[in-house]
Formats: sequence, structure tokens, C-alpha cells
Amino acid sequence: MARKQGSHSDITGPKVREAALKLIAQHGYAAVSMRQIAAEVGVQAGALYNYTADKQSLLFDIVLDHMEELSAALKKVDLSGSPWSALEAFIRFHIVFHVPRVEQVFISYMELRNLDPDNFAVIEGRRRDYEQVLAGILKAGKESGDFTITDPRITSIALIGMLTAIPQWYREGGRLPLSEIEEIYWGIVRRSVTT
Amino acid sequence: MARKQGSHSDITGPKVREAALKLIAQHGYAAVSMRQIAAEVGVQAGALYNYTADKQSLLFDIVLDHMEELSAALKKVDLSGSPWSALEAFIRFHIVFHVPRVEQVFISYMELRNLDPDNFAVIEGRRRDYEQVLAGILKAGKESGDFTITDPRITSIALIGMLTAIPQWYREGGRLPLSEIEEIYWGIVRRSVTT
DNA sequence: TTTTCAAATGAACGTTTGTTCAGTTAAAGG
DNA sequence: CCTTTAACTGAACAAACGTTCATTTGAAAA
Repeated sequence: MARKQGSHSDITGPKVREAALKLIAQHGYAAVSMRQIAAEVGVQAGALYNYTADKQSLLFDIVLDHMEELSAALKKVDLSGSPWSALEAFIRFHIVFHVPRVEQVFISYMELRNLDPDNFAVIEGRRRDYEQVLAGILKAGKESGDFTITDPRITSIALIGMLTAIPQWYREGGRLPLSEIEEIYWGIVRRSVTT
Repeated sequence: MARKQGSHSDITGPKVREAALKLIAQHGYAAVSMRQIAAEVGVQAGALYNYTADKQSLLFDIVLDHMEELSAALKKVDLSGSPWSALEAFIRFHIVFHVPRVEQVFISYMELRNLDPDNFAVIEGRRRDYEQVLAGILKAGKESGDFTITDPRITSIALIGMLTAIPQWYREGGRLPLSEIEEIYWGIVRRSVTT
């Protein structure tokens, strides 16, 4: 079989990435085989190698894409105002960006150790950049006297840790709508940086 | 070779569990082979089956032991006082208990999906129990007017998510001593539940 | 209609996997 | 000193792994 109804690699390529995303998020990188991914796509294992160099690239591409979408989206957020408005904008952005991306978040936090050392270094750098945006906001707010916090870096890690756990339990159509989650978390963060 | 210098399964048994803990935390359950674990112990792969029924039990035992130590230790904490003292006691307990147990925490949060369904159900129940202790404290504090929080359950998940991330970055002998970490986090939590 | 070639097949490769088990070893019990 | 037996070896098993590649397919171009 080949090229049925006007289709070709423009169809299968994305399908491969989607299948990899879904299955790796579900079972973990090491636990998923190329044959499972191929079956999900509806193709034989050998055909995957028309779309990826190897299994490792499948993982790296998922994580790198996620980090690049994240920083591209963050760039569009206005963080130029007061520490308070910057913090609120950052927190709400983080929640809204991460919640619909359960699978990417899961993979980006759990499968880092399955990245080859070179790939890992790339990703860790991006992550630190992101963390430092929040740390910078907290530092500015501490210096201006807006926030009463002890350590901006620890606080930023703590807050991101808290926020990143959301997609792990949040389910669309659950007890609370996303907008309410946003309010609750922003409330926690807001209070946590003041006396 | 067998039984050298008064040794036997009392030596090898714990060694097997330690090797499994170390290697699974490092590389992940699916990525670690029985042969790797055996090599770490200093034994052939077949010998492991004197100490574990199979690979799955190795994982389940680690996670279950962790959860049982956790609830046993929590039982000794005095949570009978005011919501404020109960919350402080719980938070400090959580930090002090989890920080020296990096590997168990890592495994207990990352490898849940590699548990057989039956085993998973057991662990998830224990986890919910623990979460609900904190949720109970928050609920009591909300009703007494001590805490200004919107949703005790969400808040408890948020706080535990934040606290559980600590061992992932905390390194003994790092920039901050454990006692300081404890203070910083307790500060964040304390402020986060008040106006 | 015939030619072309991207796309996919399916078999094959060398490894590695979890697990079993008959056989070996050496410390402890009589 | 001889017997027992817990502890371990080392080979073997079928199955699954990631990856390669000659071959087949069928829609589109000529």
C-alpha cells in the first residue's frame, strides 16, 4: 500500500508524533516500543524511520518542541509592569499554557533522564531560563518591597513545582472549571508572597 | 560460592532492595534490567529470584514500603492542636520526612504507571489517605476562620505538589541547610493560607 | 496507458529482555 | 569428618527490542 487518497508523509508524519506523544506520556519512554507506536499509527515499524532518525529523536523532539512553544508563548506576555502585575500575568500564563498540554508536561518532567546527555543539556538550559524569568520577577518585587519573601530562587522553584502538578490531577469537565482553578492558584500565590 | 564469612540472605536480601532502589531511581523502572541490578549486587541475575518473585514486586515493594513508612511516621505527629499548630506540624513533618528519601519519592511519583493495575490501586489509596489528612486540617482551619482558603482539597494538592518537588533539587551541603529550607517553605505555606 | 517514485511492507539482523532450573559450592550441623 | 542444604552459578528459553533494507505498492505525472 502507498499514497491512498491524496495522502502521504504530510499525514503520516504528524500521526507519528501524535502517537509517540500519547504512548510515551501513558507508559513512559523506555516502556514503549517502536512497534507499539507503529501500530498506533497504523503502519509497520520500519515505516517510522521515514519520519524519525531513531527512537531517541522522537523523545527529544517532543520535549524540545514543548520548551520552544513555551518560551515563544511567554514572549508574548507583558511582564513589563509592576512586580504585582508581572507576577499575576506570569502565573496565569503558566496555568493556561500548561493545563491543555498534560502529555507534554508529563513527558518533559518525567523523561528527562532518558534523554542522551547532549539532548539533556539543551533542555535543562531552557528550563533554567524559564525558572529565572519568575525568579527575576520575585527578586524585583522583593527589592521594591512589594513581596515579603526570603529567597527568590527557592520561591520560584516552589511555585513552579506547585503549578506544574496541576495537569496531573485536573480533568476537563471535572468538579471545577479552569477559570476557577486559575483563581484558586493565583490566590495561593498572591498570599504566599505577602505578609 | 555460597555463605562466605557468616553471610547469607540477610546480607544479600537488603542489598537487592538497595540496588533496585538506586538503579530504578536513576534510570527508571523500565530502563533497568534484572542483570543490571544483579551486577550492582555482585551476583548473577538468577540469584535475584531468591529474594523477589519478579521484577514487578521489586517496584511494588519499594513504593509500598515508602507509603507505609510515611503513614507510620505521620501517626506519631501530634495534629490534635489548633489548625495552625496542626498545619505547621504537618508541613514540617512532610519536609523532614521526604528530603532524606529522594530516591523513594522519585520512584513513588514517577513509576506509578509501571505498577500493575492491582498494585497501583493499593498505592493510590494510600496516597489519597495522606492527602486527606492535610485537606482535613485545611478544612478545619477554614471552618474555624483561621485560614482564608477557597478549596481545601485543591489547596492540599497544591501544597503537597510544591513540597514534594523539594528533593528533586535539594542537595545536602548545597547553598542552604535543611533547616533554612524548612523555614522558607513553612513561610510560603503559612502566608498562602491567610489574607 | 505506461512510467515513475514516494511510501510502506515484511522479513531479517544481532541484542537484550525476564525468568527458569539443573548443577555447583562451601559454611553449618551432627 | 561427613552430611546437609541455603545460596549462587551459568546456561538456556522464548519473546521482544531497535534498526536496516530489498521488495512491493499504487497514485500521480507523462
